[in-house]
Amino acid sequence: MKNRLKVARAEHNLSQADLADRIGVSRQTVNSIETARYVPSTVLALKLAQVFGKPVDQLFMLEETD
Amino acid sequence: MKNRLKVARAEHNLSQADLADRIGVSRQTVNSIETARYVPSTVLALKLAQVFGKPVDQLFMLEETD
DNA sequence: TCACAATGTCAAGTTGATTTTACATATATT
DNA sequence: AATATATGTAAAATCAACTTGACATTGTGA
Repeated sequence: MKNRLKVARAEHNLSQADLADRIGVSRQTVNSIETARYVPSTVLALKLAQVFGKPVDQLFMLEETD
Repeated sequence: MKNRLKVARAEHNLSQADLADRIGVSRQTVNSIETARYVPSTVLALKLAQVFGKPVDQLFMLEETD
């Protein structure tokens, strides 16, 4: 699964730590999701979508390997 | 988190087992997600959205408790 | 009534998401 | 040079997702 978190974060001028605070997880979790080490839960995906004002599908996209 | 899987499944006339096959998980997993015992991964949410031709946000919705 | 499909749920086990703590590095600011 | 901010990553622990297998219930058709 790909994601556009880094770009969305840049658009909103948020650090990984800022974003982590906003969605109630650790900074490392945000970093791990962003670098695609972890697949987040749907609750986290929805919270991220809420923060960025974009639908989940515009933040996370399936790949062939999924 | 709430979900509209049961309705979407009815609209597409799919059993829980059918749906499970389509997204590559066990029948019990579909049942557990539908009855909100488990929060699915974002990959599963995207696959469900794909099967039903609806965005993730129309299948899963945050609640105050999330 | 007898099968059968669909659903709900439980228990035990494995894997993976998330946390905390910690360290390293790069960049910018003073 | 020193301090601070942002990022990347690693190890160990915890908890939740997901699996398999199994059993019970409900509704439906033969």
